[in-house]
Amino acid sequence: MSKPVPSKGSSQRVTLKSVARELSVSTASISNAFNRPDQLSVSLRDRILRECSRLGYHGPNAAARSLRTGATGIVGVMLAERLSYNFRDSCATEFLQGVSEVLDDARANLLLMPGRDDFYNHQSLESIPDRYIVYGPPSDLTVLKRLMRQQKPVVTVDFSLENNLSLNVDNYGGAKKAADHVFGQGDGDVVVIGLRLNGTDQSGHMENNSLFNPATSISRKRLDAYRDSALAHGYTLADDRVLNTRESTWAEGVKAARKALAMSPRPTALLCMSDQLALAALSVARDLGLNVPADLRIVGFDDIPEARQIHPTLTTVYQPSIEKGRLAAKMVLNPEQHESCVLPTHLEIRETG
Amino acid sequence: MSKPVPSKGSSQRVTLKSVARELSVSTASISNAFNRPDQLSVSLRDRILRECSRLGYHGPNAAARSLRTGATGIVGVMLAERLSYNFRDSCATEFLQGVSEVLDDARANLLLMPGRDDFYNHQSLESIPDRYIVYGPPSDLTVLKRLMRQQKPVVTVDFSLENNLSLNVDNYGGAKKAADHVFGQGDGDVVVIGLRLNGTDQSGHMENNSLFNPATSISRKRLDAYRDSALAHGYTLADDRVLNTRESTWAEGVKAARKALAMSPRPTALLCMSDQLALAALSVARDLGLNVPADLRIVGFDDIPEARQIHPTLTTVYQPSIEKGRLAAKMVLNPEQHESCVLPTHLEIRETG
DNA sequence: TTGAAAGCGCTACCAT
DNA sequence: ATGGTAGCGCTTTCAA
Repeated sequence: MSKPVPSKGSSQRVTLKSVARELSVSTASISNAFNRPDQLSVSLRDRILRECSRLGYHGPNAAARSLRTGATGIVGVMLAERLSYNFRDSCATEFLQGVSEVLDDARANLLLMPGRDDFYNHQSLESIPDRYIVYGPPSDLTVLKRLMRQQKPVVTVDFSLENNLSLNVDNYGGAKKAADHVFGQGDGDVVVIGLRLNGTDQSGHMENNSLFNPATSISRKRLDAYRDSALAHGYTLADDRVLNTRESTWAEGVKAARKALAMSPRPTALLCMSDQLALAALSVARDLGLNVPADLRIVGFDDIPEARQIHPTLTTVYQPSIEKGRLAAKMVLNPEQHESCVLPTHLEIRETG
Repeated sequence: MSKPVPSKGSSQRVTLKSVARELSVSTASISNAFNRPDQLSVSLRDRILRECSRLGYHGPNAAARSLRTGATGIVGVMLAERLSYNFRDSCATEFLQGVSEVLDDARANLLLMPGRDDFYNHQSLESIPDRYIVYGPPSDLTVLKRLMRQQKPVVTVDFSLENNLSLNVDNYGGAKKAADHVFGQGDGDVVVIGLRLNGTDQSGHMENNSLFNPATSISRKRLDAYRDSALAHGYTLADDRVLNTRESTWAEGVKAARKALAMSPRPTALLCMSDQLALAALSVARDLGLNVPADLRIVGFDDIPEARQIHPTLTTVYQPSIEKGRLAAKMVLNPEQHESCVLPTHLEIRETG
């Protein structure tokens, strides 16, 4: 498909070889002109570059070069799920914004890859990028394995892998502060609206990698913090007061919030694992005629821009999404100069709680 | 860099050739097992696929395959400018969301490419994708030329190119309705906050392509509509009442709005070429103690989500950004079944005007 | 139904 | 300083 139709006459495909012939120099010199300036005289190089530009040769074909050297200048961002989700979720979008700022400066390009094996119909696309940012545990662990086999620099974000650079935020600490804030006001009737508490599809699990399991997922850490806080304040968080959602979306949030607010006794506070979920809950509460925060307090997580734009403004845990993206990109471009790290989070107390 | 370190013993790179040797079949059979099921017996194919999976061979190396066939399953989205801008602009993000929804379904991948020549240090990255969506006129026309030379399916969005599929929205119509709404209420003191009215960098302009010029840019069409509307209502839009911005960002919007509101006579209405600019203007007006819409009416363009979330809600022209993305992707995946088209826009009258 | 072999465009080694 | 050339991993004719 789209096989370059050998077009009429002159307009043949212009390759390194064809310009070499045209200029009567060796292919090696053309290659060197682009890649190793020190290997030829300034004058020859100048002439080659000028002529190439005139002939419409803008540098070595990326696929061929990649085949030979393994380098393309492309950074792959492996996403946890499908592509489209990441353009709907503010947190992901901010992360990608941070990544792309740094890639822009580095003149690198960005290949977005879904984290699901069945999205690659028998193609080893993973060979294209030079380096990888893995944003959240891929829903399909097979693709992670394929990726690791490439022996290319990898930075994992929001989860960790043995022997790999990782970048996390302080999920436990942030969630703890949020829960302390709620429980500390003598409020024990709390329901948690959790996110992907089931963990990922474990079908293709990483052998020998105990680090990669639900117990270390960001949601699990947040839940642990909620639980610890409850205990510390003399409450308990019963299992039936912890709701789960599959995705941080409006629809999932609405469903969970309805369920939560139909419970009896009706909770007087909602600890939500994302702002998106909290925003949906806020809307449900409003529909139910509940006064927030008087009747119901709502606390989110992430601090997406909407959190401070909505009324009442959302109390939430701030995490530095853009900075996380920037740092992930810097780390993967320069692995030797970085170490795994955990970024701080903090509580933003606003109107909903 | 990151040259696969020949690792200790067993864990050699697994290629088509190596599995062929391992299974004692020809490389052709392996290739056929993945690409042309009809070329071998079901039993052999099954065995090959099973063994490949066991050996960790997940399909042909994308770079090598691309070199041979020209196909990678990657769709390139060439952006007007750098990458990061597109994660900051709601309009762009929604567009990309639409694109990625369709690419997800088609199991295609997404390579994001900046529209600036100097972002490709001598690399012909354009050879990687199979097809292209060009989102807005690239700020560097050289990259467009390189792209066209690939002879691959191309869909241009928000601008047109001779002999190419294009997708536009009705900029003139939408802007006309917005201006009619403003001028129709007897309001002649209007200032326009324009966007990239200078057109793109014309340094590497497309020869013989009169279509590609500022006169057909979306901003120009909107401005024409504003002007025509003014005239139709017995007003004129003087040149000094048309301000320009380089980017649709908060900062640019603030700068322009300050300038606009410092004019005398102070305008009583602002026609903004994007919601982002309008939102910034709204903020400036508020800082100046102006009552919107009593003292100053503000009308935007795009209808991004924030337009209806802010207070007062923003009167603006709706354009179907997500749908535009979806359609662009469908068009490029299936060029024969589509024709260039123009999507409708309409005025959303809200509180600011 | 299967296999042998040419060559996609390029780089890097080795000669000169 | 420049050129010749093998081979990266794969697909695809052609022959068996």
